[in-house]
Amino acid sequence: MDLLANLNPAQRLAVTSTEGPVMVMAGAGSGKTKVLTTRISYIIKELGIIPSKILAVTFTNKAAKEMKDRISSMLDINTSFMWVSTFHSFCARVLRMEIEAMPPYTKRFVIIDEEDSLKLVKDILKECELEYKPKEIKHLISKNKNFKNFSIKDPRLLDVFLLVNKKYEDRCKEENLLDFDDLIIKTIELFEKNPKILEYYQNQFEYILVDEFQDTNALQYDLMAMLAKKHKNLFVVGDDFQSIYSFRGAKIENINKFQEDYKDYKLILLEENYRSTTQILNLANNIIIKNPNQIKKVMFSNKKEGPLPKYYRAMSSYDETVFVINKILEGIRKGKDYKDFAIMYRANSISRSFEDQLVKNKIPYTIYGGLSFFARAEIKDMTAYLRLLVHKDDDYSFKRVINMPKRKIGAKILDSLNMIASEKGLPLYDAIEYYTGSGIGASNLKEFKKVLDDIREKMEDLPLPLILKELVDKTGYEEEIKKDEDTYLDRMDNIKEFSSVLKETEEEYEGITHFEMLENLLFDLSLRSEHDDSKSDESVRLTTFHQAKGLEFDTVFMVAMEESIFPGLNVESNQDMEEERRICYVGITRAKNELYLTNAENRMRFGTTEYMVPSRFIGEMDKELYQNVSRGAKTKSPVNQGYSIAKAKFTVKKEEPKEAPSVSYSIGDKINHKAFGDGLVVAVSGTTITVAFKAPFGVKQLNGNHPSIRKI
DNA sequence: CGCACTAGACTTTTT
DNA sequence: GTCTAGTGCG
Repeated sequence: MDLLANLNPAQRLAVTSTEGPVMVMAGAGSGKTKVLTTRISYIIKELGIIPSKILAVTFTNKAAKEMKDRISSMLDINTSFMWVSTFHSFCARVLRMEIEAMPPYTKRFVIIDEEDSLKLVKDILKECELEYKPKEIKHLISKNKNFKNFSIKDPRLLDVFLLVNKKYEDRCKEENLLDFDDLIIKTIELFEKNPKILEYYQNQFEYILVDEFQDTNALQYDLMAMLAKKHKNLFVVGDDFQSIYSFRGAKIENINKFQEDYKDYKLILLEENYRSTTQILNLANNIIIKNPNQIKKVMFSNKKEGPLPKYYRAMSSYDETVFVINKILEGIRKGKDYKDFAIMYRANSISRSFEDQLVKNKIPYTIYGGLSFFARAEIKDMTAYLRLLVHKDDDYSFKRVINMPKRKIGAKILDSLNMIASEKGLPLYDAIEYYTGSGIGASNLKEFKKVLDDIREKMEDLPLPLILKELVDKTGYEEEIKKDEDTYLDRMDNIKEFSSVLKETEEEYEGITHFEMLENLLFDLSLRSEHDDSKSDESVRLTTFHQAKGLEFDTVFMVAMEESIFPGLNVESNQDMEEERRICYVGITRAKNELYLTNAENRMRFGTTEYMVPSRFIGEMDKELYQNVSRGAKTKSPVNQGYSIAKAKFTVKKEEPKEAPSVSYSIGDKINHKAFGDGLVVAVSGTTITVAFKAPFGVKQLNGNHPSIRKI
């Protein structure tokens, strides 16, 4: 099969420009994943490079998995061993092999998630009798790791930070723990301190590919730059319009940095959109050009025509949900599936009113958010049990489960256990043997060890799911969670789900011992999130704009488009506002065929009903690009009014009075310019038209009456 | 140690 | 308004 057969010229160029630094600006729906996977396949098949010499990093497990799946179907090879992974699991994999070059860490290190890490901070604050908010300090610790120019002004806070930060590091070293940030940092540190190791990996990775480049932070950039230093075959794909994670340290500036660091880089723009209708793209282009600082490209639709996006301003948030649900039911009647619909919002709190209404109408829905599967308490408990089963010296896991279920093992017993452990140089688990106290706690302690020892003994004879079952039964875990009737069934469901993960693991790793299977599985379990997408197969999706990135739906509802929600209240700078606008762009570009923008005049917030002003983003959109279907819309348009709420620090440019241009243009028109070639009209204001030209010209504001322009 | 009450949050969070 | 985490008392 010809790999390049189904690619457009720009995509083909991106696939075949294998040597040297390349940056691809890939707009929404432009076939970015296709380019990435085809490029990898091309390097393997056409250049004859062995797969393990290629490194591809993404941000989500889902993206990594999708890439692997696509490559394996393109080339019919086993991709499970390939270096296609998230930044974090790439680092975990390297560290697993190399971390012992940085004692006292050992290759059995445990990756702790946000919750564990926060708990560690809490413990430290308590120990030091400091009355600070754990979340705040945790945030500082993380910021210090991720932001290079990090500083704290308040000297008291600085002292606290320095102390807690030090203790945090010490504790991590003591207990062999790495948090998410550490994975990246320690890998960089490893490479900096051990040039030989770095050199090994530089040689290893002849070709490096980075997905979602606009979301990389300074450290991730450095890490990739380090690795690419030898071969310089660094290929980055991103979309500056979809940079919406700056609060997580993502640096849109990395795009400029790349251009400066690799002067001979090749820039490729993917501007053809295969996802959305012209009408939806027009709206998307129309909103994103309001960001003055990042006009680089505009998406050209390749697809069919569709209905105009619709705007509905409801009387109340209830009314808004009814509108949305009715549109969904209407669509279903026309033959659409539940999974064709997505309700998107800026903040999770908006989902509730929609959930209620969906339940009432018996519409199946899935909502992502809250805890990911592997972050749930019962899953983390089971994971800790399994860890303790394979590694008796995992004191961290020991402490997690020793009183789960409750075994009446209090501080006293734990203290003396600690004593014994440090005296004899044993892990806490083995110290139980030498514990001599009596009482209910003491006998529970012995029982705890006996149960685990028993299970460990017959581990190789039991299928993995049965090992889990034994744990749930024999430790008394199920009985414990039964006490809370409300959550019992949910939790057992989750454990069953986990059981099927174990089953999959067993099938995946045939031919090794159960012990080794568990060891492999447990290693980076904390880096996994939702493992299963099948639930959402037949349901309406409720999601934040952030979580929707990378997804597409036939019909999208962007709801609660109200000032103070979207854009939110905490928008302080122009940069922040531009990011909000990009979020809006991401939302719009999720839609393939139909798009609804809705908001409500009255919404319950913080206990009271508030009057809500329509989002400025609605006002910024040219009116002919959407249809206002609000009640009474014809007589009085509620949009395009000025914004006067006190909190709004930004004023939208007042529309200049429109004079009729002698040649009239409308958005979506294709024009030709003598100097810039063919372009697409993305906005019209009086005689001034805003036109997007193909690279390298970009978006320009022009006088529509100028003789060098003609309609085509 | 466990439950009941209260204070605080109420933006996004790929790992 | 409503959920959660944390505390304080029995």
